[in-house]
Parts: sequence; C-alpha cells; structure tokens
Amino acid sequence: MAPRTRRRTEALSRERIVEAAVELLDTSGETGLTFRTLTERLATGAGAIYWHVANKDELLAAATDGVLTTALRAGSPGSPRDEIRAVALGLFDAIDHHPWLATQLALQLARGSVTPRIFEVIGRQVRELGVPKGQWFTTTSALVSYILGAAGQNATNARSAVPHANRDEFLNAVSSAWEDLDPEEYPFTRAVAAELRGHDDREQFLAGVDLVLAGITAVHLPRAE
Amino acid sequence: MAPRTRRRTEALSRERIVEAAVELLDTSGETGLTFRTLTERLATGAGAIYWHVANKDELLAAATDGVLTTALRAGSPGSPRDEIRAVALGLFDAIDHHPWLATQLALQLARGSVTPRIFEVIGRQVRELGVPKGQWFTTTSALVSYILGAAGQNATNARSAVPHANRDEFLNAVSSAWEDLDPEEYPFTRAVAAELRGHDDREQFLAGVDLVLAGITAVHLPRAE
DNA sequence: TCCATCTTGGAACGGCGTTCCAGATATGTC
DNA sequence: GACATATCTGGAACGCCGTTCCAAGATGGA
Repeated sequence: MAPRTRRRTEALSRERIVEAAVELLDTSGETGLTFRTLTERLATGAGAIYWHVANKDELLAAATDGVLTTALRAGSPGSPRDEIRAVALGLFDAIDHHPWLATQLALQLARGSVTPRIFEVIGRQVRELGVPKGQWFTTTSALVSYILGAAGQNATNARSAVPHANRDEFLNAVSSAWEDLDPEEYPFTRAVAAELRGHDDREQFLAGVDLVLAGITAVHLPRAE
Repeated sequence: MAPRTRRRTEALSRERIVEAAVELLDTSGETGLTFRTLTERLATGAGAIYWHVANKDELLAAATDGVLTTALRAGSPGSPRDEIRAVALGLFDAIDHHPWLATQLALQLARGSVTPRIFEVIGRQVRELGVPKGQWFTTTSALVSYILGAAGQNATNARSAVPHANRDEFLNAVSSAWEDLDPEEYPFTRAVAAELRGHDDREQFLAGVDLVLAGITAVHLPRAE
C-alpha cells in the first residue's frame, strides 16, 4: 500500500545506500566514496546513513558482499573443472569491472567472512573432483589462495580508468618498466618482460588455474581422472 | 668527521624514520602509524619528516621494502624446489612477524614495484627447474600468485596481538565460526571446519606450494624431474 | 665572520569518519 | 481523528588525520 503522505524523496534503505556506494566506487574509485559524497548523492545527512549502516567498514563489506554474490552466481552446470574455471573467471571479471573489489577482498580476508563464500563454492567442486576427504581443506585452500592472489595481482591492470581500451597500452607500459630494471638485479624479470606485451590476462589466469588443477590431479588423483 | 657542535638528538634520516615507522607498525598495527605518533616518537615535527619522505604512501612503501628485503635474503643453496620453498616460507614468516605486511603487499602490488622483487627470485628457480622458456612467465606468475594469496590469507591468523601464544585459540575460534554457518548454504565449509583445529598453517602453506610445483612438473616437465 | 644552504619543529588547513540531537515522519491505540 | 510512542532524518559539531607553510636554527665554505 502506498504511503498516504508524499515523501520528498524515495525512502532511505540499506539497499539504496549500498547501491549508491557501489556506484560511487565504480565511477570515482576507492577515494571517491566518502560519507560526504554519499550524503550528497542520496540528498540526506550523515546521521540518516548511520541509522542504516554501522560505519564505513560495514558499508564497504556490504558493497563487497553484494558484488561478490552476483559474481559467484555464475553456476553453469558442467564438470567440476569447468565449474572451478567458471567461478574463477567470474571473480576475475568482477574485479575487472569493479577495480576496488580487489583491494576490498584483500583487506576483508584479513578480517574473515569473505573467505567462506568463495571457499564453499570451490570446495564443493574439489569434493566432486574425487579428492580424498582428508585433503579437502588443503586442496581447496590452495585453489582459493591462487585465485585470490592472481585476481588481486591482475587488479593492477583493471585500475586504468577505461576498462578495456588502454589495457594493452598498460601492459606495454609495465613491460617497458620491467625492461628498464637493473640488469644485475633483475635478469629474469627483464627476460620475460616481452611476454607481457599483448598477452591475454584472462587466458594467463586460467592457465594458472589449470596448473593448480594439474597439481591436484597429480598429487591426489594418481589414477587418471 | 664528527660534528663539532653537539646535537640535541641523533640527526634525523630517512633510515631512522623508516625504522621508527616499522616499529610503530609492529607494536600498534596499521592504525598506530600516524605522523603524530611518528613525530612524538622521533621528538620532532611533521615538517622535518616531510623533508626526508615525500608522503605517507612512500613511507609505507619504504617500510614494506625494507622488511621484504630482509625476508627475501634467505637464499640457502639447494635444489630449485627447496629454494622456492625457502623463499615462500621467508615471506610467510615475515608476514607472521609483521602482520601489516600482508595488507601493504596487497595494496602495493596494485601499484607496481613490489612484484618484480618476488617475481625475480621465484622466476630464477623456475628457470632452473627446467621449465621451457615460453612458459617462464605463466609458471612464475602462478607460483607468485599462490604464494602472495596464501600468505595474505594467513595474515588473518597473524593478526592476534601475541604472535604464537593464542594462535591455536584463534584457529579454534574460526573453526567454531565455520561450524556455526548455515547448513543449507555452507555444507562443505562446515564439513572441513574440524580440519582447521590445531592444523599447522606453515605446513599447509607448504603443501600448497608443493601442489603448484607438482602441477608445474606434470604440465611442463613431462619426463620425470 | 658572514652568507647561502640545508634542516628542523610546530602552527594551521582542509577533509575525513563519526557523534549528537532536535525535529519530522510513521505506527499503534482508543 | 487525536494523541503517545517508536522510527527515521538532516545537519552541525568534534577530534583526528595527512599535508603545507614558514620562521628560525644549524652547518659549512669563502
């Protein structure tokens, strides 16, 4: 039933606040979200926001959680390997669209609550893969660690303002920077710098997932899977 | 030559500032390092510090760099596998002693400069392992991603005030929290919660390194290594 | 000794997260 | 419909932060 008295603006709610926060993060980066920009965007005062949200940390956690939920909903039916790849790619792409997500994931797994979400979804597939029960935890941990670590590193690439346009440009810049390193100290890094140019990070990321999966097969599933 | 006139206090220097910053981070955590606590500790003013250091980001980068250099100096001679394990453990232990390091590494690889250091040291061993040149970059990336991801996740465990005393206690708390998750949504996580109790994170971390190494062997070194 | 340069300490500034609270708005009761 | 109560709102104010600015102290060469 519609309220009898007209409201000046749409009623404030936790969802509306979190939604606005995500938009601000997406458009203006991590520093773009302040309680002041948020009150302006929502045409309200700080106190009103604090009625729905305990503090900024909780707001960031809620924003992270919302985006993460969408990202993990991929769930196409397929082999455990395909599922794992799909989940990993979902996370990778989510970070690509929301560069602030990488930082938040890193900060929040240092404070719990995020890990179980990813852990659960990967762990189920590890189970289905046929890994013996005693190795579930170790194996899932390794996979999740790789996925989060790699996704976080690739967040650098996503940090350029335009999502895909100057991505190659960015990689070229990093490649050049690596080639300019001290030859005495960084011979290896310089040697592989060329490989950075024009390489596909998604493909590279998936190759890493496959590498870990190959390790799991070799160590825990000795009879060909 | 010693200065003829006596100074009231030891001369300020970049090294002394960074050293004090690391101490403050170690003893009071990430929030404990402010320019005010730093000026108090060094008995000086903010302007004096800014003469030696551009801003707080640079200070944090210098602190991270210093600790990282010490951690990566492990370098015991041995097989490539042993070297990789040693470097990984060095990083793991450094994060254990300096919990703020995990956050800083995560934040700074989203801004370059840290990665090459670790990349170089791991990459050399990947080369020695016999991985074909075309795969150096992918392989090293995967290893570094796992190491940083896992070390970062384990930083949670290090965040308790007393380094080792209540570590088991902490793991028990996490384990209990996982057991209290919604059975509908988190069946897998609940099932492995018990494995958390009293498990050794270092061992677990190393098992992950071995898993990735096994994958590298399986994929890139088909003839037994 | 004097001067140019390097270095210091502290006051001040703007912006942040957060608190506080007076008042507007909704809800329940007769 | 009217009143009491609980819920929600907006904005002023607070304390702390990183940073800037600058007058004054220290240093070293001519």
